[in-house]
Amino acid sequence: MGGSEIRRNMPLFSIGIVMQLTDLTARQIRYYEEHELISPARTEGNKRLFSLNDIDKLLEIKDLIDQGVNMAGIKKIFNVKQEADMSAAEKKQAEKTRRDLSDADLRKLLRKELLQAGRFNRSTDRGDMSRFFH
DNA sequence: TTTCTGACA
DNA sequence: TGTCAGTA
Repeated sequence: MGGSEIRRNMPLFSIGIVMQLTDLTARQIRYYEEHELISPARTEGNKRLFSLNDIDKLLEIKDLIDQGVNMAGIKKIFNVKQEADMSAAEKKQAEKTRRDLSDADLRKLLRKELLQAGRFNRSTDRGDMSRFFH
C-alpha cells in the first residue's frame, strides 16, 4: 500500500464543502451514510469530517444515482469492487459472511411471502441493472 | 452560521 | 428527497 493512503483517509472536510464538491444535498450525503456507503469521521462536537476517499466515493454514488441505480444496486457494486482488492483469505471470509446474510434474509423473505402470498412488488427493483455497469 | 437528528401537512 | 423544528 502506498503511504498516500493515510492522506486520502484524513478527515478534513465539512459537509458544507462536500456539498459544493459533489453537488449532493446534505440530506443525500447523510442518507448514504445511514446506508453505510460512506463512514465519515466526527469531531468532538459530532460534526462530520469527510476524507478525499469519502468524496471520491460520493462522486461515484452520484454517477450511479444519475444512471438510475438504487441503493441496493450501489451496495452490490461497492461490495464487488472492494472484494476485488482483497486477499484470497479475506475473500473466503467475505463469501461466508455474504452467504450467511443471504440465508438470514431468505428466511425472513420466505416467512413473509408464505404469510401473505399474493403480493407483486418486484417492479421498483432496478437495482439489478448494476450488473450492466461494472 | 453551520450542522445534527428526527419527523412528515 | 425536501424541509421544518430545536439544538449544539
